[in-house]
Amino acid sequence: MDSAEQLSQEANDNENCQSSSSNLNAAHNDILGKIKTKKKQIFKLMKRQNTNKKKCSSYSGPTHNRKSQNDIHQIDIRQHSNSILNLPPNLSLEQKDSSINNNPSQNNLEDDELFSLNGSFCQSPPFQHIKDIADNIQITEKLSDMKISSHTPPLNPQRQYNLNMNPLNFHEDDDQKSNEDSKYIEENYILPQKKIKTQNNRNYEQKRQTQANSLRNAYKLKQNEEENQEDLHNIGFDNEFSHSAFDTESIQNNNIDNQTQNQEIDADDHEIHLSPAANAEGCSYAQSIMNSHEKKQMQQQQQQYSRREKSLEELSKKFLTIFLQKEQMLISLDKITQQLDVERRRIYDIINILESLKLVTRRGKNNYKWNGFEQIFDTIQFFSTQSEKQEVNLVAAEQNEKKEKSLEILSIGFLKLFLNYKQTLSLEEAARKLSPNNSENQKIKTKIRRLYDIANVFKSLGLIKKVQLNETKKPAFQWIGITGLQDFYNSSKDKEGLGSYLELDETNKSQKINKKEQQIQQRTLSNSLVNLQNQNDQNNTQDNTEREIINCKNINQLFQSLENKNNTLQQNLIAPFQQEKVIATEVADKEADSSASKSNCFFSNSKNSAFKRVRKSLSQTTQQNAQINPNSRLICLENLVRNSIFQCNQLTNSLNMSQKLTQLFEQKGRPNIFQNIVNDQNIVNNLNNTTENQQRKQSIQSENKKEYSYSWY
DNA sequence: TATTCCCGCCAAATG
DNA sequence: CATTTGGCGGGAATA
Repeated sequence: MDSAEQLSQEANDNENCQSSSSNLNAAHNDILGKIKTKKKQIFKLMKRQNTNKKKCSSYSGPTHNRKSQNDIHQIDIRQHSNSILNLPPNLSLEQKDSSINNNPSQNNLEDDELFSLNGSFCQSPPFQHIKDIADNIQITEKLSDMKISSHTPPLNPQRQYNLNMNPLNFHEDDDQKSNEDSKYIEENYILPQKKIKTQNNRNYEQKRQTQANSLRNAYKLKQNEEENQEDLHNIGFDNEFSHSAFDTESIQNNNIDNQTQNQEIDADDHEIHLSPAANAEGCSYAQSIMNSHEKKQMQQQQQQYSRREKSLEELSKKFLTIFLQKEQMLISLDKITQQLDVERRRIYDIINILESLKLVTRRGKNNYKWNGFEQIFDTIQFFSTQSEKQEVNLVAAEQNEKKEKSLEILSIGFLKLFLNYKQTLSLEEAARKLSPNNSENQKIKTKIRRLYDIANVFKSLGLIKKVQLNETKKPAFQWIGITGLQDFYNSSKDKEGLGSYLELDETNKSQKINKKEQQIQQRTLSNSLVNLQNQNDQNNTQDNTEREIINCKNINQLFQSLENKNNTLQQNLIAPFQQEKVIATEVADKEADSSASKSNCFFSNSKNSAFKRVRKSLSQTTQQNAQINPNSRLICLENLVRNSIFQCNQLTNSLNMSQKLTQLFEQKGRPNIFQNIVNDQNIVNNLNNTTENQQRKQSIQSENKKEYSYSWY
């Protein structure tokens, strides 16, 4: 097993363990009992059918789809457990449960046997690890799967079956006859199954969708006719029950009474039996109908297929929202696919493009790494440094040797065009620029398609926007760049991630935090304040700096001074907030107040790394600047300044946080240690404003880029 | 109609 | 080999 995979697996396990709690356990036990009852029923049926454990093939749907289905219902389990299990609402069954539970050894026996009876059960006996709800869902899924694959092999018409045989010994029944059976099954069931399998894979997802839709439509019709006459249980339960493989009578009719007929079990069985996903969707839909009429309308709107909803832009936004706040972490494709409930192929599209921005790196099969959002600034700077055409080809050639990832390369090329060629591009123009001159029309067309994909992801990041070229003429895309990134970052910051995701290296993180705390103790608050004041004074000389920028003949000097400025900025500004962080930790310990813990998280995550990155990119820029042309230098500078502003904004945010903390302290009657900082907020505000001015002037410069670029030498 | 771009087949890569 | 990854173009949704 791949080590990374193992890691993620472990993390996953941890997550699961943590999420279990006592009241979940109650629900868990409840479900467990029901499952056991179901299993008992199934067991009986299977005994009757004389199913041979080895001949029974497991379900043949596409594996990744199936996997994702397995986890989908984690959220809904408590609401839908009844319907997923196809249990009637009256729980007379619980009596049986209790009797089963009172005899554990017998239970185990039954479980084992049951698992060995059906291929899909064999894969992983879920009862092995009773951890939490999630496991239950897997079990129920598998029960449902079995319902789907109730494709039990056909009975051999040549043979007389003893329906009253002792079920526990049925597999030892009669060796010769068993062999006959197996041959029969092999020829009439397994081989045809294989043929069907391929096509079945293809159609499975589609069928699942159709099922879900038709089910919902059915509900809708019913609703229209009968207007609130029914309650949730009737809808949810009756419909499913009619399809249920657990309906003992129907099974007996099908498989036992008609046993002499030559039964054909084909792939269309999939259509008859509802997939678990369809069940759940149907159920939730039914529930919403019952709740209110307003919801009904909303649901109808939702049901209308909308291309927008599924667009790459939306998807990419969702994807990014999950990871935006995180520092480095592992991404498991399976998980993310399931979380976003989307086809795998689409995730690849997004990941490939994000890879070109170096936000994501491939670590191995099924395993990617998120590099942190700040990484994108480095990337943009990096590519704005490279000159236009030759290097595009060079990079393309380099990467061609390793792998052909056209989407990634194309994305890089697109990015470079924006950075080095034009701020506004039509896709066709871009496509032609990015292909060899002897361009066939068909190739260009394809390239444009891909550029649309890329543009969508860029759009979701706020890097570009769509504009009309030359007044209602051809559409085109305009570069927004880091400003857009900021907006995107700020707007989706509030949304938080869609949910927890497996974290990378928790232990390392906390160690780092401890080190930082030690460092903090060396700095005193007053020192920091003094430095902050100094910093403010320095910024009064900003006009000078600006003159420097415009008149500067020696670009190296300029970068050097900028870097120095930023170094001091980092040293002086970060200290007070680190101080603040310690306090926040204390509060979190003592009060366990939500805002306090939030701020704690905030500080530990983004602040330090943000500054680290500013530094890093600064030094990079300085190193590279010997080789770059004046035009690029300007862009670098612009990026640099904007980058700083981005960090400044983050600082302002943290100041707001500190204000909140202050209020908290006052409420609790604690001494307010960093009152001074808050009072001095105007210092930082000034700082912010001046930098903003700088930015404004800077962007004016860049608009007139060409004129200025001549004066650089 | 033109633009946009989702969908998913299937081949190549990977382990 | 099974699975994962990614190229690619048809043709449907949208403006």
